Amino acid sequence: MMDYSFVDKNRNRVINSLKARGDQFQLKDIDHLNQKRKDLQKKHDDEKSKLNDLSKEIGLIYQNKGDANVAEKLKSQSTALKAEIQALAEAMDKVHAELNEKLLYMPNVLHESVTSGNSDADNPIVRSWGTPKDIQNAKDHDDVAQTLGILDVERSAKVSGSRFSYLLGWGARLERALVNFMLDMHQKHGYTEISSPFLVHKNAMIGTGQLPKFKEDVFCIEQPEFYLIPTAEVPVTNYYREEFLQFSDLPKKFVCYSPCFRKEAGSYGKDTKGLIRQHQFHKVELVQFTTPEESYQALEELTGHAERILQALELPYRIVSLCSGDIGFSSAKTYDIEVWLPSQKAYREISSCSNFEDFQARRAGIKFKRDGKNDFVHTLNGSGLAVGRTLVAVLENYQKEDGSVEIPKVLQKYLDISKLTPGM
RNA sequence: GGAGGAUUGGCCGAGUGGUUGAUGGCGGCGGUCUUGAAAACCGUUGUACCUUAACGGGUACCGGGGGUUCGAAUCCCUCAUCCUCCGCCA
Repeated sequence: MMDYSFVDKNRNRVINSLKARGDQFQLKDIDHLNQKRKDLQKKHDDEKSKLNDLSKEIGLIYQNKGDANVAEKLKSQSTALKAEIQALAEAMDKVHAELNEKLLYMPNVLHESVTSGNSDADNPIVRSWGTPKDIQNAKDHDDVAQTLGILDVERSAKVSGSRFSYLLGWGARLERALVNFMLDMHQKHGYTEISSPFLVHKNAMIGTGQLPKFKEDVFCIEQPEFYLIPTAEVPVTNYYREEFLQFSDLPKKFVCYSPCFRKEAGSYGKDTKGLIRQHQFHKVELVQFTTPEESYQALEELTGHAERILQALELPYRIVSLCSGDIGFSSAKTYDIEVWLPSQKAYREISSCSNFEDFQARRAGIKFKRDGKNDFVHTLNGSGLAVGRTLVAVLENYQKEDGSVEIPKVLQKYLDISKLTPGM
């Protein structure tokens, strides 16, 4: 969590950032709790020190075969003191827990380059790549896939309900080809491939910031309690939780392919057709652990690594920088990559690349040593890319009038075909 | 799921109630010696919080939580993880 000392030291930045986000977090609540905690701890520590001295004294009397009566007297003093200490400890723990619980709801401090705005409409466009093709009567990916017979959302509705899907035959193979292509490419970018757990403990979800604030968005199973990962960011970032890394080991870069599970609560009626918004989708995720000095350069690089996938697939896209009103709770700065979808004549999010600075590292306890000093690492992640949405973009951008779909060149060696045609 | 064994500082490994944050070794850092390096020798070497202008002082931490006791790494309970054997399973 944002620890109190950080808030105290960066008070002006924190206040400005909360204001820009439009966040209702109240600093005076934590100020009050922290003062209370300090006072209680001081008292507790002083009393405990007295008790420790008494115990030592008693020990010495026994060792030196001293006066047992004196020892007994000291013992009863200790017993009285102990009750006091117990009460202080309980009060202190309670206040501390309250403070920490509150701090978990405090969003990250925004980077100075984040522009102010209220919604995604205010996100500045950073750059664009490629020229959208003018496709006459472009069909949406759902139609394209149905025509090819590679997507079945009727049977998934029967089995799992809405927002699930089956991919069949070449559809399933195309998805797998995309995954392999992405993993291979990021391997070349210097990321270590990692295969992670898909069920995690609550603490891991707190570490990366999904909990406690966004409980409604994630799937939870009880007995035993587990959370289904909404992104591989969770198991991969938490890989180093409560650890010290060596300065010489940084940066650490991981790429992880995983399913992602999201409730998509509050998005009823949005993107109901096809593969755009699913309860379960697949994603290749990039995660980096860096020093504080390097994290913004790393964000540019990581975003570039995600872009290279779209460039290789020859899919037009643009980059937007999320404004203060649109950026996520845990992030200090985020670039969204949006791919062109001919059927919608619009750019749609396909990747989100963020620098969390030390926000997640503080929550998860990930530090590094440099010259004998300890500091929190910076964590970053970005989709490289969302596989389902990439499939959507390929189907839509490579569709032909006869209902066939060309296979992007870089995927052909993974599939041994150059074209998908209806009925094949 | 059942039965045993284990969990100590960066690593290895002592330590079964009393000034123990914890013997020793390795590693790391600093120094002596050396033209330099190695070896040898000497010293040093955890984290978090409170307090102090600072030097420093205090509290907590020996897998997690709870208990017994004036006092717990050490005794008791409980949970977790790992290892071995059995069962089951991909």
